[in-house]
Amino acid sequence: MASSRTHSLGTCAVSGGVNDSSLRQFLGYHMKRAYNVLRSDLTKLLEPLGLRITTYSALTLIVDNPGIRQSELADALDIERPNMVLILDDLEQNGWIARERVPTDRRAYALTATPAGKRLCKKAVALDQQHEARFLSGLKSEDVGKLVHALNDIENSRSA
Amino acid sequence: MASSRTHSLGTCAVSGGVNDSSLRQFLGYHMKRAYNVLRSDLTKLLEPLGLRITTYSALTLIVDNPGIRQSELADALDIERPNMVLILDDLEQNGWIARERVPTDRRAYALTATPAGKRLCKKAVALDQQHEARFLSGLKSEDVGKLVHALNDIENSRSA
DNA sequence: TATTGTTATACTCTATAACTATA
DNA sequence: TATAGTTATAGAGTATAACAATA
Repeated sequence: MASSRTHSLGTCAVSGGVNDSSLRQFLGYHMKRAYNVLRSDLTKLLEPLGLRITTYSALTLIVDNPGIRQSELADALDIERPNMVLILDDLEQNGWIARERVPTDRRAYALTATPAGKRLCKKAVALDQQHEARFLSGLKSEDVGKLVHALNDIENSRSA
Repeated sequence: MASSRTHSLGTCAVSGGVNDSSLRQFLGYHMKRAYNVLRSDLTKLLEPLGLRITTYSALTLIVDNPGIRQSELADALDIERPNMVLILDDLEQNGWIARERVPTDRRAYALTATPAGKRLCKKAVALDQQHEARFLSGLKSEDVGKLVHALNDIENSRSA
């Protein structure tokens, strides 16, 4: 909330004087606002490391899945293949990952993190965990679990 | 999840074979994915009405707060003023809202919804509520409340 | 001086069509 | 013919600086 005139209205804090009685029912509204807060904060956190949220997510998954292919990575991160290319170009040009031809399928690239990429990933993950702990400090640990579970439910409703 | 090879891994469903053990701890990762699902779905839902998510949110808030000023609206929706201008241009050019000079402060505009704008808003809200109910059908109503509460906590951690 | 709305601009993320080289 | 990666491009959201009119 950009305004300093913020107060609590039921479970929802709104800017002073604004009647958001209808918006309060909408999950999408709360999701967007909460994600915006996390996003802008994480963006600033990663910036000094030379990472964006997209390159950070990709790097983390490559570190944990050495040899993963671009299309698998795009699938796992829910990013279109054409957009994946530029993200990986960024990581490769910084020397954090390598693209290697798969001998058994010369169309594909196997992705691996370089030692520098692994070090950077470790550093970024540590920062991210501190960052998230701050946002979740107001919640009981039981409720954090429920939150993640609920988010997964929503995510997996797509195909339904 | 774009892949059809989706299975459950603990509380988290991932694409076949991908090890996301580190990502699973990150709230931001789940928030992004869940919000992306809601966003892309809601975008398609509103498109036939001539609304985008941003114009829809603004219209809803104007209907509920007749006479609200642009800067107040931008504040409430957490949108920068320059971006608010184009959103309101869209709504105004479609005849759904009106900008009227405030007599007591001739710098400001008071925003009101036209009858057509009110009718459209009602229609869009009904669609949105159906849409969200689908995503939340897997959750106990008690957990929906906790989800919204947790999202608000996160949103309001920004200034902390 | 400060604020409201505005213009211009730029960057990121997202999405689609079409190409190439391999299978 | 289908798939992996790529190129080009376009749309939408977001962010900052600077301006005119008004307070």
